[in-house]
Amino acid sequence: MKFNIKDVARKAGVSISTVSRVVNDSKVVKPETHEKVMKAIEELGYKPNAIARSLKVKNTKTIGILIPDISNQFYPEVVRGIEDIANMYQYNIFLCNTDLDPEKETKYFDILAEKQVDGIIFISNIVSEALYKKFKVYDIPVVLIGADYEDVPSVSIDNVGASKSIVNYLIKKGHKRIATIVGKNSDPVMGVARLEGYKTALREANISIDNELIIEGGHRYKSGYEGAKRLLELEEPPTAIFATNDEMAIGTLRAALEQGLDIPEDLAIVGFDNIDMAGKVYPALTTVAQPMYEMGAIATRVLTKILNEEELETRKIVLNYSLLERESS
Amino acid sequence: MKFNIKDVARKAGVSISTVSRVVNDSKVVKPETHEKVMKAIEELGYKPNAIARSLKVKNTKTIGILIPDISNQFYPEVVRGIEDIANMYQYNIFLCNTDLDPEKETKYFDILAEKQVDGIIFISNIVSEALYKKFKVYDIPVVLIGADYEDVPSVSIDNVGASKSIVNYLIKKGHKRIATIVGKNSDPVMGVARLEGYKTALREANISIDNELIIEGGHRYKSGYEGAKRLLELEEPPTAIFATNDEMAIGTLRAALEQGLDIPEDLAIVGFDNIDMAGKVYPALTTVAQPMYEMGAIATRVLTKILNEEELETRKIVLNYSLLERESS
DNA sequence: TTGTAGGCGTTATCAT
DNA sequence: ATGATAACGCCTACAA
Repeated sequence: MKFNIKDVARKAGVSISTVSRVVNDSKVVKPETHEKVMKAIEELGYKPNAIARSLKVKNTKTIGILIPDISNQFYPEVVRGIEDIANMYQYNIFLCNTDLDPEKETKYFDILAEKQVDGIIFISNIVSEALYKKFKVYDIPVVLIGADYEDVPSVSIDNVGASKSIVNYLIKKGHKRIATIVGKNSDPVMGVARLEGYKTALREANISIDNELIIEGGHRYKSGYEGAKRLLELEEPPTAIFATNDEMAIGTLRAALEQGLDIPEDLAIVGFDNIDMAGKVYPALTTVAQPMYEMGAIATRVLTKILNEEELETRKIVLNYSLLERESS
Repeated sequence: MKFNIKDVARKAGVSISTVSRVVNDSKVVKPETHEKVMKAIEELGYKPNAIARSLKVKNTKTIGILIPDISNQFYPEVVRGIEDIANMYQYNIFLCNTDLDPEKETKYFDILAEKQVDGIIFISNIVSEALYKKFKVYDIPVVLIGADYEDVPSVSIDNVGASKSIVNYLIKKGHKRIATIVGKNSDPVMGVARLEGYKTALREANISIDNELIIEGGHRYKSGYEGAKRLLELEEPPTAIFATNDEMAIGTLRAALEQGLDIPEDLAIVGFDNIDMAGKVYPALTTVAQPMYEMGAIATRVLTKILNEEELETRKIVLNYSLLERESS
């Protein structure tokens, strides 16, 4: 027994337009009629059909979010930020895991477009030419998190600066032999920007760059663990390791601890991101924090502004990172 | 430039019914016409409007998921399981964070109903009477994860048995003074079932239950940390602590490590859930694993069966837990 | 203040 | 094999 606006109208003895008016509380309706209608709505347990409404008003009050993988520790926090703000503005969110796979990205994008989402939040390191074209063709508003591309609004942090700053911190602590475990070089963030920050910091401190100390990991715990083991086997091992994300840093931590090293006396370890786990391991991880919740929240706010056709002060928002000195360094 | 079926029809010189037929690839359409239409679709970049379609066919190919908090380590994995299977059956998911707040739960439920989701997956410890009534009134298919209520299909594990089994394991290891940090007693899972398992195991082993060794925590890291500190200050501290979830166990780990205890020699620590982090801390946590991904995947499979009106073998699915012996015990 | 009627983009029934 | 046409449930001029 699902009732529609017609049933309510009949029951209340008014026309469907009147019912529609009270549902969308237009102020023109007479109090008594309002009451009559409300009573009918109550009694029938009527709920408006948002699909039908959407077809008419041409918006769905839903936004799609494309995320690499919700089970990766970094993302839940940003999704939470997105959902909180979306909810505040009466939007619901479609969650899609892309695994950073371009095919999945386009596939999901098409589906979201067909489902008429009002906007999309896209989280990735890279936006492909093909996808960018789709943004344009369907002209559905998109905001990027963590990446930056052409004229697409985005929110991110200064990865070069952040990684430079944490390496600087290590240098100030007196370290000279500083290793890093970076992402694949196809990854513009963990493989390029953060590596560049590392190199710049070293260069500016007149420390020569030793390629032996630069390990290409990936982004998971295991890469960190294995990378660290290799580093620790060097004739002249590093006194500090900068893993370009926390998960790898935690893998590094284990490698060091297994060898009985004292952290941070024998080896300093620092990460990047400040995932939830970073502060909970022992010793707690020094890291440069990305404001993950805020990134989600702000990106969503930007999107709602676009949807409301409000003015945007900036299309490119760069958030501040912050250095969290804890126990591992 | 958004085109609709009419535009395609005009461009291809056929009727809209024909276009509809090729879009939904009905086999009755002549190859040449098919081609003509496809060409028009290509050229216009036409995408069918799923909203309009839904209005007509009365299903939306979307399912809603009500989850306490995606940023809590336990849930991302189950959400991933849900999304993978949902995607496989061509559904998209609406993600809603309820914070276990009954008001939010009902509010989201109403919204999802208005948006005409085909089904809902509800993750919680408790289902309130009020919400249950809504399930019935709107008669929209719901499947529960982690809880069990009346005739609602559900997937969960045997919490009593699981916690009993891990405490048994501790007993077999020779522990006699075993403490536990449980959830609030309003929490049927972490506050009741898992506590009951603990007590039963002790009772069956003829170990008297010492209330001093039962601490009401909560479910977060901090509760575990603080609970453990209290326990460790006892005149006669425990030799083993069973935290009823991993996050608290990791808090316990820190408390012990800070005091310079050797794990597991001086103190054994075990958790519950097997969240991602459990295997990555050092020492790695012994825990009883809930198959989180599977719980999500199976619940979704059950839901799709209901939606396809396939027969359900069981409405109540109880998954197996497994004991993961690692380094902390 | 209220009602009538057309239309949103599809699908599906019934002719042709 | 194809085309007209009436829904689906709602909103919104426009009319009364």
